[in-house]
Amino acid sequence: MKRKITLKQIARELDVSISTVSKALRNSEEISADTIEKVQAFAKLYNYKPNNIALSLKNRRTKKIGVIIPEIVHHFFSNVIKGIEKVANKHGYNVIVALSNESFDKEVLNMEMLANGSIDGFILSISKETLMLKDYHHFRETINQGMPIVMFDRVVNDINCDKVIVDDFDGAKNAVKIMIDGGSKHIGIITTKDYVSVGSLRTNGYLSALQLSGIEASDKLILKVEDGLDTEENSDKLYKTIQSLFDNNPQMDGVFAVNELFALIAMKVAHERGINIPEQMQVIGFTNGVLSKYATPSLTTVSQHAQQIGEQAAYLLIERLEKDENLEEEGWKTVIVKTDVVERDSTK
Amino acid sequence: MKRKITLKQIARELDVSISTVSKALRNSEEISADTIEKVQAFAKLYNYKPNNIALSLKNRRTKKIGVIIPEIVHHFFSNVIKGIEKVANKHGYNVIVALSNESFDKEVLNMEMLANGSIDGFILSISKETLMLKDYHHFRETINQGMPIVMFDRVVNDINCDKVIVDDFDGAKNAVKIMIDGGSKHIGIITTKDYVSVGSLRTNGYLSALQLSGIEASDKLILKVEDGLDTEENSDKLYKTIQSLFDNNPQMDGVFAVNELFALIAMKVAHERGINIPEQMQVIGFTNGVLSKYATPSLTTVSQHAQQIGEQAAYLLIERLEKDENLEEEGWKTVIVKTDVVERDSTK
DNA sequence: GAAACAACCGAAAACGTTTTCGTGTTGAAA
DNA sequence: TTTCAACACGAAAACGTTTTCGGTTGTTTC
Repeated sequence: MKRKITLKQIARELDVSISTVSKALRNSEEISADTIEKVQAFAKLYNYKPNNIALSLKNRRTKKIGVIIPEIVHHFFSNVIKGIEKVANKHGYNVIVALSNESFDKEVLNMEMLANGSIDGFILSISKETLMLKDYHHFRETINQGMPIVMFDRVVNDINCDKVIVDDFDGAKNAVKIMIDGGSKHIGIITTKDYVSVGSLRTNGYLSALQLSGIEASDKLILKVEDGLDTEENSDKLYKTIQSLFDNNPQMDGVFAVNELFALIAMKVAHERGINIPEQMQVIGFTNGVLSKYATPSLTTVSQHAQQIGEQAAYLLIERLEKDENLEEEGWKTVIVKTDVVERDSTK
Repeated sequence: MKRKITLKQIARELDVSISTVSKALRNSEEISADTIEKVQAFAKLYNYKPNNIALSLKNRRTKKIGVIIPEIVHHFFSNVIKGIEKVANKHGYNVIVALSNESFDKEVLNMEMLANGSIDGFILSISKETLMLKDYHHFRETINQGMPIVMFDRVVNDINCDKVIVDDFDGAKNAVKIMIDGGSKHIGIITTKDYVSVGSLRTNGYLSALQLSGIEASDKLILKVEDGLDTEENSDKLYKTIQSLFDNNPQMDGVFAVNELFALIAMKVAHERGINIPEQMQVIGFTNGVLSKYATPSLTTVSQHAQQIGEQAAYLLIERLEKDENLEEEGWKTVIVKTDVVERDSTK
């Protein structure tokens, strides 16, 4: 197997020193036009590219941003990454993605793999398992060693770092209000267990909207889906769980789901039972993705402006990376990105 | 900002040499039990972790696999990555993902960023734009410099590397045959432009199935969707294009779509027009993901066993990476992963 | 009492860069 | 002929590791 060509090899071939080659390639004033031309021609011929590893070691910076997300398939995350890349590339940074698959161990492992030199800073959304275990030592250690972290979407308060979140509470509240305005009296919610920060925030928004309209909340109408049920393997269980929500609440005339998948399944169950959407039941989901748009009927959703979230996160991180190290540290910022409700055919 | 602790700092603090620290941490026989204990305690206290960049530079290998995919949101790619990670982790490799967003430039850029030292080898699926431009110089260069590539799904024949593909032709043929058996006479296909290898293979499978059943193909029933229409921004155009397929073929009683999104939209259009699925029109998609499962009605699909594809690709790559460099090169392998049709409610 | 031998540790090279500083060779000015 | 810039280039250090090869002790052996 051939190896990549190095400065040393070029130097030997052309009978000059390594320093000369390096300088010639960077068009240094110190080097004669002749030599520059000779070196550059040779380098081009052999397609020389500087070894990034060596550069990183020397510069003690990689110009790379590590992104860790729990799941790759959600449209939300995909758009966040798009936003991150946009800003990162503009500032000369590259983006590397790693997956936690909602697993604590993989989150720790992937962070360790990237933290030891591969990147300059993290942008991440915490895995469900980590949130459940409440074990945040890996975040603390990373930050302690001087590597900045920006958290988005799923965050925890007791870690000191920059954060980008959406107004989950208000978003949910507004969505539920729309259903109430549309005439729904018995609105169910399909959410996650409370340790998922955004899940509980959205649940609270839902409760607040009910209270504001003088509707009494009922535990029967609140479904907190267990973890792990939203994977492909367990999709049947998830299905059955949602079916039982319908079974327990025959009078239900509205469903607020904290993600697209839950909303879609709810619509499917409704369809099976001959419940007409939106006439007999309104449905709203969180996270505006392709699924919502192309569902039948198309789904009204709370749009999170995922790309904006990514952009904000990247800004925060790069700002911190480029800041003069000697400068006094500023406080940690939390940016809130507003949500919008996108009304489609699943609401009146 | 604090920096990570290094061997040198430990050595200075404990008043021993760098070599001693290094050896002590690896439990070398050469070092006394006392010193080992002292060094390891100190290292643990300060949470020493070796700098991967330095290690990579020294070992000239990173134990990392770079994966480049065109789009992050497809369930297919997500599962391929899962398969890659499974095998990679088993062999002590980590996985880094980068996105081309179907763009030639980003593909080249991301490959260059990773190729110069960050990883040991690539697993990738070619972007549509690259396929259209037929410019493969970046693959050739990468391979020439001794970095192996494994391509999956979207591959090109004239690049010498290992490949993992599915039996697109047969998969499509079987799917269409099922519709024919179900009584469909006028089957439309929603596919991509021909330069997307898998698109044209599936189109040919479709044509072959028709021919086998003595059904004459009609250009009017073949919709080759333009590039870029499957992004979020252009989704309206895509919608209209598919509507026009229905307009042009009022007698159409079956649709074969080369991906989930196309199939979903087709079902939505059918629903709008009061066409009953599967009674009046059968629909089959390619790529078995959550979308298909939770669509209304649930979608019959050709399942690609994405995870298996990922596993195979990782095996091929690691095999080549770990091979003795002096050994004579073996030929390039192409692994074909069989598809299955998963029958659901959109077919009879 | 010298030779042999463990036991323990350090110096230095190497991986591929960039950059600072130094050095030798010009040609021209004095 | 001497002096001195200007010019063109090279040596070496540094980034953080691992590993090879010696080197210095102290102890055993005859």
